[in-house]
Amino acid sequence: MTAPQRRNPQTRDAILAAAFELCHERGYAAVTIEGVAARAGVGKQSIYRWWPSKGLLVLDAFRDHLDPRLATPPAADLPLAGLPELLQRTAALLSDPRYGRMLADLVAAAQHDPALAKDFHEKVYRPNREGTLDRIHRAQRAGELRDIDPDLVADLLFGPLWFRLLLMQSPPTPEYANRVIETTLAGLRPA
Amino acid sequence: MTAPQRRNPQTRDAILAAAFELCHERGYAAVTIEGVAARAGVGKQSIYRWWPSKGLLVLDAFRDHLDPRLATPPAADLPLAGLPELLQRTAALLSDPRYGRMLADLVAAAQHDPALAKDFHEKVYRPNREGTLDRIHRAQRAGELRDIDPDLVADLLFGPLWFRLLLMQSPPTPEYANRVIETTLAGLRPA
Amino acid sequence: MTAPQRRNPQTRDAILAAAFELCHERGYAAVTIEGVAARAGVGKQSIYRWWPSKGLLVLDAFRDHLDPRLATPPAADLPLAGLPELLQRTAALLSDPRYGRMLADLVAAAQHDPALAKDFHEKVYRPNREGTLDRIHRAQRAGELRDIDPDLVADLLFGPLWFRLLLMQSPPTPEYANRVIETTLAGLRPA
Amino acid sequence: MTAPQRRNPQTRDAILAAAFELCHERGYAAVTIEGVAARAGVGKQSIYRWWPSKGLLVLDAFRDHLDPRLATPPAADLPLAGLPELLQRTAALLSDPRYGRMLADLVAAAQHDPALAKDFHEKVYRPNREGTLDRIHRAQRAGELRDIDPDLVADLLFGPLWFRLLLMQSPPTPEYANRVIETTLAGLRPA
DNA sequence: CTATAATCGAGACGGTACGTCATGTCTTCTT
DNA sequence: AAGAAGACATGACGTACCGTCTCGATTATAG
Repeated sequence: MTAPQRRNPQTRDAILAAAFELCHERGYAAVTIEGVAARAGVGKQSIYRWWPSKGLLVLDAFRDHLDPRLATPPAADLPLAGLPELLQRTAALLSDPRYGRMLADLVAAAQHDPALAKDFHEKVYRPNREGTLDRIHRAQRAGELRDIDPDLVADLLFGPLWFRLLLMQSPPTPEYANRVIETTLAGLRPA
Repeated sequence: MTAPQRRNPQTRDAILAAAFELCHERGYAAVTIEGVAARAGVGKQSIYRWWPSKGLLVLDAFRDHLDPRLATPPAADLPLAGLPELLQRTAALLSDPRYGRMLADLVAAAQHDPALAKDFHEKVYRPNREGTLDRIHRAQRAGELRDIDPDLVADLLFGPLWFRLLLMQSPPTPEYANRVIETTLAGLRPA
Repeated sequence: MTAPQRRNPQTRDAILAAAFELCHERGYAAVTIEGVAARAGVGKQSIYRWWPSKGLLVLDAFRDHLDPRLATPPAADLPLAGLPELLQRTAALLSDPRYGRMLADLVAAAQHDPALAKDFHEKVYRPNREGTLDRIHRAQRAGELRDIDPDLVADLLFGPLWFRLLLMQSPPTPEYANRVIETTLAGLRPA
Repeated sequence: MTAPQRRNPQTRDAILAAAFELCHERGYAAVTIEGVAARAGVGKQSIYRWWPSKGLLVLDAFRDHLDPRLATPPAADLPLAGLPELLQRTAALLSDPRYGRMLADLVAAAQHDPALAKDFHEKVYRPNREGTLDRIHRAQRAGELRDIDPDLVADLLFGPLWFRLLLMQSPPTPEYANRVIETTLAGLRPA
């Protein structure tokens, strides 16, 4: 038993870059394994060897280009454990022309691709969700939030942002994120 | 000189039924014009003659089977102009195994199909949205809601429901809808 | 039940012509369904719709271009029922640069393609064989040949021609065919 | 300056055995360098290092398993210098289920592989041919055969055998070989 | 008794072609 | 006309092998 040739990182990078660029220039629907292979100067097999589907490839390409932005900023000792900042950053990402459409398309593709859905959850959704829940906990312990199921709180805050991205023509701005959090904090009932 | 034959309603119905059933049994991604034609016992041309794309066909099939459920119930003189009931009905629809997935798939497909997006907006989204805004107005005039941009209010209420349908594994239940409206009304700030 | 669109003869001809030309210019091994489709300006499916394999396609292309030459000339009342002429024509065909190689390649491909073997037999081999056996019969009845199993006689006459085509570098010339028939008639035993 | 490691005979044998067996079980067309490597438990490179093509590999595998049978038996002082025996042995080989098909496939492959054709000629065809010509010479000198071009004589005797192997469904039996030689000796002309 | 260099297994890689599927357009014939 | 049937050019799918390449591990002399 001897060691085989290892995965070539240049190939990997060329593929991810090509996927990302194509997704950008022509949109997710126009991304094609053949197109990615051609643009990356790579055989199709080299894609299928490492990624089982277009969806997971684009997801990886997305994450490869985004890592720093996805990192949740420190909870610090900001008011509300930094929840307002987090919400604004999310809105900025969703409305960023480079990433918003791609995220929307990935979420869309995940609707009929369980493997993609699973990966999206584990690699993108869950990490962010956990950071969010942690912040909510801190804010609750600090007495800044009512003692409600943090999962519900997270939904109330982030649901409207995704709603605008996916169902309306206009993705959410940071300003919109502010109005969401302020209104949610205060409630809808008249004083 | 004879009159041209008009559109055959049986053909139309067979196509819509086939599309709906296929979408159900195998999922939106597996719906195919050829498959619909075969199942409906119809020539492909008879589909292309009347629908420009798979997305719009499925949307029509969906609406054909759903019309009564989509009709917004009367605002009546329920508390909050019936907003809680509306939210529950929506949650019930989104979590209905027959319609939830299909709606999610349609919204997903609309992400990269402008024509479908347009139609979905005009035929599904806007009518419901207008009913919602109307209710919010009434509730505000009745002094049951603060005087905030009704669009924002609508987002805050419905965003979480779609968020659960599209981004989480579990679609929203009517019970969940209740918690959303109650919490939103009261706000997150501790008493 | 209505009538579908019929097979388009122009498509058929373009495919056969492309196959024949490619087989010529680059040899049978280099003939490719994709190549034929490209050269014929045709979709691959249009080839697969009508031919199950490359071998049968090339065989058809061959026959399409050859029909007149394959037609056995009349037995007439030539000596030996025209067997010498038939043998010469065969040799001429096998050594014709346009058809010899192609025939050799088809026979070769038939070695591991039962469907091709079957078709080759029915469409090429058998018709010629039957003509040959008929001539042998006539010659026997005319007292010009001994009364031996005509199948064996046919093998003795044609075997050497194919032997030269398939196993030696040099295909048989009509002159060679003459020597074969003369020697076979006279036998190898010294006088 | 040190001596390189020599070729490993176990590897060589494993490859030839795998090639031979695969060619048997699935037929020449299904033999694949990758398949041979897998079956032999060998890297592909170890095949490409020593054989330039599938054809030459299979030819080697064939010869490796056959050598004794291919050796022409001694001309002895049998009648006709043992030509009848040689013809029967050849027929037996061509109709042997283990070797006939393989030989046919090799001859077939040689039609569009000059390197294979060359090797087949030098290693298989020519040695046998020379033995045959030698026998014919002896028989002629012994006055048992007419004084005709020995090459033609060889063609007349062996052509029919290969004809049956390559163009008809049934390979030649030793009994058939007998009829060939007897009839050829006597000639086709009536007495 | 090392040092070195070819052999070997494994398998990644850029390619080419495979045979299949669905697209949207077209043509044909039937009602 | 509208409709069922399906041929057609197109283009992507995912797979199979090709022949080349790189990667350690493994010998087997030549120094």
